[in-house]
Order: sequence, then structure tokens, then C-alpha cells
Amino acid sequence: MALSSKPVPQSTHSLTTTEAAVLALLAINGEQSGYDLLKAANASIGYLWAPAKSQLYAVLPRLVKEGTARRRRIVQERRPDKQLYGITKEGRRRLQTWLETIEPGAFDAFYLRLFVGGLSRPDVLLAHIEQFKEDVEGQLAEYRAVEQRNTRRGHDLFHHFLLRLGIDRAELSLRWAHETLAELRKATG
Amino acid sequence: MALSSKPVPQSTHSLTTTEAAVLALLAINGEQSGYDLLKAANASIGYLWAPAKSQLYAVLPRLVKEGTARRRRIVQERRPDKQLYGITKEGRRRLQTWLETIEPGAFDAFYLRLFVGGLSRPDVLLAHIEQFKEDVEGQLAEYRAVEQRNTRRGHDLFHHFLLRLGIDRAELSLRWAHETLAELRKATG
DNA sequence: GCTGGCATGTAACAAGTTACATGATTTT
DNA sequence: AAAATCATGTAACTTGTTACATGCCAGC
Repeated sequence: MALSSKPVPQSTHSLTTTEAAVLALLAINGEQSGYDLLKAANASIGYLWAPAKSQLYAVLPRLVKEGTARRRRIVQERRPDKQLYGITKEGRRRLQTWLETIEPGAFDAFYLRLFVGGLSRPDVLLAHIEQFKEDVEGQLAEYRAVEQRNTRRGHDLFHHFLLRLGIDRAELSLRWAHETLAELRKATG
Repeated sequence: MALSSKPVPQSTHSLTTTEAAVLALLAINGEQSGYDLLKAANASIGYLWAPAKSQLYAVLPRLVKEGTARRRRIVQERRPDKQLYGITKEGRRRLQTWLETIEPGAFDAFYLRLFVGGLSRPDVLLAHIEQFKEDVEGQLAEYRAVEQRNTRRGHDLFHHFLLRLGIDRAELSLRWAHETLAELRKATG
């Protein structure tokens, strides 16, 4: 009977990207329903993070269970009842930790952290952008090495097309990172 | 006993991206083991599509079950036994259909189709790139509209940073698409 | 003696998709 | 009369990750 073999109490573990995204929206926009969150997400962060309905409705109860969000039922007469979700103190604490965590190579998480940059101190954001630069530099070096070995004939021709796109994009990202570092420094002193 | 309630015979359905990627590698590099496929993927297509071991080993039997791949067991003396997978006629047929299918907005699938461009006729590839251009143009228009409403103050400052990146990237993608169309036309007459 | 390569998998998740299900109200 | 909005979910998948499990052989 290998029953109680570690149900894994990961409540103290780091947040997943999805959890962090939802908590950040709750922190910024206040108490909301799943429906509100979906609309808000589509209207702003949607380009970076667009959860499916079913996914969002699955995450919200998990947040409550983990103690990072609380639920409040609003009974309505002419509309279906609402479940309003708000972030808890524990949620804010866990979110801050997540926002300050530097994850090398995690581009999507970086974009998300920058999107909700208003929740972090400027120096934290500068460190994230520096890490992004390093990650992109590494990628760029790899792409250039592969491109040098590319013959441009047969299947290699198509790999060459995509490598060009990857290299150009990486160079663009580096320029963007420099500009953004400068703008952030100017804007925050 | 709700037993045989639609086991869903999706054998005639379109391939998933993962299935198409594996079949394309089998079509290009010939009969291989899961181990070989993982190495090959990491060494080339890995920038676009990098399956986890567990995922690949899950997909391969599915392909056999669907009739798009066949398995051949190689008994080895000094090494663990191998399962070699090869693409079937039906697999080639389904792969061709997938390669010719235009999926608006599916950027990852587009990159994959271009990566294995050697398996398609040039006119099919040109059509895919045209669709890519249209998709990026749509995105660009959206980003520009959002950017015009951006105040650059408070949370909007960070959205502005990311919008700049998105816009610059979209413009770059358009230039790349034009160049690639020209190069392809030149290379294939 | 240890590391790395060869070779195949399972388990347990998290992320994300489409389709299904319900039902009232408000706008076109 | 039809479509969109409000509001919450379930079901069934595919995708993708990390960790676990096994075991032999070659080279340092």
C-alpha cells in the first residue's frame, strides 16, 4: 500500500508563472472575478500571457487553497453570482519574492515581470534586464556559430533563413535592452 | 457501463505539431530510434522545437498506432535493444497534407514548416511566408493602436517598453519576410 | 573507480487548447 | 429574432517539465 507517499506540500515553493500573473493582476487591479480577469488580461497583458478560460478557472481555487488569494461570493439578482478574488498578505509576500527572482533563460517570465514592473523597485528591474541581455548574448553567439557552419544548400538553405531571423531578432533585443536600461535609469533617477 | 463511448478515432484528423515534427525528421533523416531523434533535434531543430525525452517517447508509439510510423526492434548484444522508427506511406501522405496546410497566426508551426522546407514545393513555401507577413502586419497594427493610447506613466511605462519591443520585432519580421521571399524566388526560379 | 554515452521508459505535474453545458439579460 | 454580454465551470486532450528507474559499456 504505497498510499501516503509524499502528496508534495508545495505551498512554500515558488509560484508558477500562471499563479504569479494572476496574483500580479489582482495586486494591480484589486478584487476581481475570473470573468473580469479574463477581460482585463485580453485587454492588456494578453500579448504576453493569455490563459484559456478553463485554465484560469482552475488556477483561482488553487490560489485560495495555497493561501495567496481569498474568495468572496457576491449574490446577484439579475446576473449569475460572482466569485470575487483578492490577493492576501501571504500572496503579496510570495509575489514579491517571485518578482525579485532572477531566472536565466526564462524569457516569458521576464516579459511578465517587466509588464508588471510597477510592482518592483527599479534596481530589481535593471537586474532583470541585465540578465535578459546576457541570455540574448548567449543565444546570439550560438546562432552565429551555427550559421558559420551553414552551407546554404539543400535543407541548410531553410535553416539559414531561420537563423537570419533569429540573429536579427537577438541583435534587436540587445539594442532594445540598452535603450530600456537607459530610459529606466532616466525615469527613476 | 459507459464503456465504448467514443474513443475518438482521430486517425484521419490533422497531425499535431509534435507529430508533424517527428514525422518530418523521420522523412528527412530516415529510420531512427527515439534516442537518435532527441540528439538530432537538439543539434538542429532544437531552437524551434525541443521535446522532452518523456514526451518524445510518448509520441512515437502514438504514431505507430495511427499508422504514420512503423517500429522495428533491433536486438543488440553490447548495447540496449533499439526501437527504430520509420515513416510509412500513410505518414508521408499525412505529413504532406500538414505541410501544405496554412494556419493563420500559428507562428511556431510556420517556423517548423519552413525549417523542413526541403519537403515542400517552393510555391507552398511562398504561400506560407505570405501568410506570415499578413499575420505580422495584423499584429503590428494592433500594437501601434495600443501604443497610441499609452500614456507612458505609471504601469503604462512598462507596457510601453514591451510594446516598443513588439513593434520593432514585427517590423523586423516584415523585412525578413520580404528578403526571404526574394531569396527563395531567386534560388528556385 | 567514476563519468559519460547508449537506450528506454514511468510518474507526477503544470500549461494550454477546444468543445461542451447552462441560463438570464441586453443590445442590435 | 438573433447575437452578444454576464458568469461559471467540466471534460478530454496535447504539450511540456522535472525527477525517478534501470543497466551495460567505453574511456579517462
